[in-house]
Amino acid sequence: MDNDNKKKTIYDLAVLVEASPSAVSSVLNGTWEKRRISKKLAEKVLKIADEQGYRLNTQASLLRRDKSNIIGMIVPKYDNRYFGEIAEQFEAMARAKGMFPVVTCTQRDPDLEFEAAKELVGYQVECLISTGATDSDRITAYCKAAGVQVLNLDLPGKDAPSVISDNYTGARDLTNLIFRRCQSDLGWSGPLRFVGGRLSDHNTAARLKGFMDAHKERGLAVPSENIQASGYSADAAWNSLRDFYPDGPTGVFVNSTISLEGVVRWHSQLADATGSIRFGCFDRDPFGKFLPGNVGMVEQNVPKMLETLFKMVGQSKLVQDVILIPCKLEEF
Amino acid sequence: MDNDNKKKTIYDLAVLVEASPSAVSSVLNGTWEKRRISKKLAEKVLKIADEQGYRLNTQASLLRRDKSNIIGMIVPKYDNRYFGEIAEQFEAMARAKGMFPVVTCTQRDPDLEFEAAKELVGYQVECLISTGATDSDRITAYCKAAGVQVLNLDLPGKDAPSVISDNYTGARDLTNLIFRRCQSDLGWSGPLRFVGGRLSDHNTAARLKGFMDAHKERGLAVPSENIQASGYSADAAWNSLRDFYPDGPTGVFVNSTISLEGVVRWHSQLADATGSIRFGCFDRDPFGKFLPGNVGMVEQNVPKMLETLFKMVGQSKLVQDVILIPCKLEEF
DNA sequence: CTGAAAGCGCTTACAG
DNA sequence: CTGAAAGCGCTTACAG
Repeated sequence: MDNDNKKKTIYDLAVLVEASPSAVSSVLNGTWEKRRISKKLAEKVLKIADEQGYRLNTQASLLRRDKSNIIGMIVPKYDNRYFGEIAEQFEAMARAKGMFPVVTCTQRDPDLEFEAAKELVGYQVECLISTGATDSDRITAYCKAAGVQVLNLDLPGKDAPSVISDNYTGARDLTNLIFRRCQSDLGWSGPLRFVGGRLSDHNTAARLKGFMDAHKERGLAVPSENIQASGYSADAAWNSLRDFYPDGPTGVFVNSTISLEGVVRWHSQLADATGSIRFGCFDRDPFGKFLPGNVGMVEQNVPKMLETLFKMVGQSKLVQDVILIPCKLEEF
Repeated sequence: MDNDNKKKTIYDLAVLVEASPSAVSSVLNGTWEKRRISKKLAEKVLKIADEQGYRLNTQASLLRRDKSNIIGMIVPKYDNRYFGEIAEQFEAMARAKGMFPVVTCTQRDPDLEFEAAKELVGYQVECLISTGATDSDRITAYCKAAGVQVLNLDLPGKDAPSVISDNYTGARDLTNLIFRRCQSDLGWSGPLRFVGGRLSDHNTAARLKGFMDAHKERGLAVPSENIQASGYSADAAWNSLRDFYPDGPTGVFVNSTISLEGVVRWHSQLADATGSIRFGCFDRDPFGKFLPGNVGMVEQNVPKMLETLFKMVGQSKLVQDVILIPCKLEEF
C-alpha cells in the first residue's frame, strides 16, 4: 500500500509526476495556463492526483493566499422552515458564486453567537452574515476591529447594513386578512388577539405595530390582555391561551410557527373551535393550510433577501441602512 | 486608528505585550501553564489580545498542529425537521466535545455530496459524517484513501460503520397502529396503501418490508397498485393519489413528511374524508397531530443516533457494521 | 515553458 | 521561567 497514513503533499506528488512542486501546485490551483505549463503535464498531474486521492490542504493553501473565499453565516436554528431555508439557500448561492460557505447554528444564545463569530473570523471568512443575532452590535464591533465585513440578516443592527423583511406591512396585511375572514366567516369584527414573540425583539415590535395600525384603521381599541407576546415556544403560547375559553367568535394573530404549535393545541381542545375561531400566522409552514381555522400565513421572501445580501458582499462603501424586503401573504 | 487593515499577528501582539512571539502563542493556545509562563504575563497577553480584537489565524494554527479537531458532516437538506434536528444537535454535541463542527448541505445531489466530501477532507476534518448520502461508498473510498474516518448516518454504507434507524420495526409498528385505528374508527381491516419514497432507497425498502409483514401477519395480500413509492416530493405523492376517490374506508402509510404534504392535500379535497380515511406517517412533524385523519407518526431517535455515532469518532478498530436505533411511535 | 526560494502565521521541541 | 529557530504545506514573484 502506498498509504502510509501520513497525508501526501505536493512534493510527494511532484516525485510521482516527475515535475517540480511549483508546477504541480499551479496545475492543482488552476493557474497553470497563466504559467504556460504544457497541457500534457497538466493532465498528467491531474490524473496522478486523482489516482492518489490527493487533495490540496486548504489550511496551507489559504495561509499563503490573500483571499480565503470563505463566507460565514451564523443562524439561530435549523429546525424551523424559515431558518432552514435561509441556511440551505445561502449555501447554494455561495457555491454558485464560487465561495465556500460555512454555516453554524447558535441556538439564540448570545454568547454562542459571539463565540461562533470569533471562530469564523479565525477561519478568515471574508464576510460574516449575522442572522437573527440577539446581540448583533457586539458581533459587528468585533468584526470591524478584525477587518471583516458583517451583514445583518433577519434582524437589524446599528453599525452594519441589514436586510430584513417588511414585518410591519406583512403583519398589517395578515391582520386585515384575519379581520376579513372573521367578518365573512363568523360575522364578527374584532378586536383580535396577538400571540407569541417578544416585545423587546425588533421584529415582534414591527409586527405588533402593523397589528395595531390595522385596528386603528377600523377605529378599534385593543385591550392590553389581547397582547400576549409570550416568547418563542409552543408551550409559552399554549400557556398564554390555555385558560381562555372564548364565549364567542375570536381571531388570533400568531407570531411565528413555533407559537402556532401552541395556538393549534389550544384551538384543538375547544368545543366547536372551527365554527368560531380564525387565526393567521406570521411565517409559513407547509402544513399550515391544513390546520382547521387557519386563514393564511405570511411567507418571508428568502431568495430575495439572500440575493439582496449577496449583492453587498465585498462592497466597501455601503449605506449602513436597513433594507426592507416585502413578504408574501398566502391566503387559505 | 491602529487598524491598518492588515490583520495582526502574534508578532504584532508580542511587540505590544513586550514578550516573545512564542510566549504569546502559548498563552493564546492554552499551553502556557505547561510552559510555566507567569500568570502575570499570561493575563497581560490575554488582556491586550482582547483589546486588539486579536484572533488566532486558524489556518496557520492548524497547519502547524497535528490534529485539526474539525468534524465534518454532509446532510441532504435543512428544510425538514429530521435533518434539521440532526444538523443542529450534531453541532451542539461536537461543540460540547470541544470539536469544531462544519456542516454542509448537499441537496441529495451525488456530485455535490462527493464534492463537499472532498472539500471537507481539504479542510482536514478528522472524521466525516456522511448523512443520507445517495452514494456513500464513493465518499467512503475517497476518504479512506485520504486517511480520513467516515461514519454513515441515516443510510447504511458498505465499507464504513453505519448508524441508522430501525426502519423495519418502526414501519411495522406504524402499520399496525393504522390497522388498529382503521378497525376501531372505521370498522375496516385493510389492505392499506403505501405512499412515498423510492424502492431503490434502503430505508424505503426496509419500511415497505415492515408494512408488508404487518399485512402478512394478518393474512392479507397487498395489491401492487397499493404501493406508490413515488419519490420524495409533495407533488409526487399528490399525483399518485389525486385520481383516487375511494368508495369506502381507506388507510394510508405515508413515507416521510414531504410525502405527507401531498397526502394531506389529497385528503382535504375528498368529501367526508375524516369519516373514512386514516393515515400515519414515518417521520414526525409538530403539526402532524392536528391534521385530521392522522393517527400517529414515527419519530426517529436523533439524540440516540448521534450519541452512538460520537462514540465511534476517533476509534480505529470498529466493526464495519450497521447499528440500528429504535424509533418512537407517537399515537394521536 | 519551468524550477529554486521566500514566506504566509502559527507551534513546539530545544537550549538556555 | 523564556526565546530563537525550524518547519507545517502550500503559492507566487523571480530568474531563467
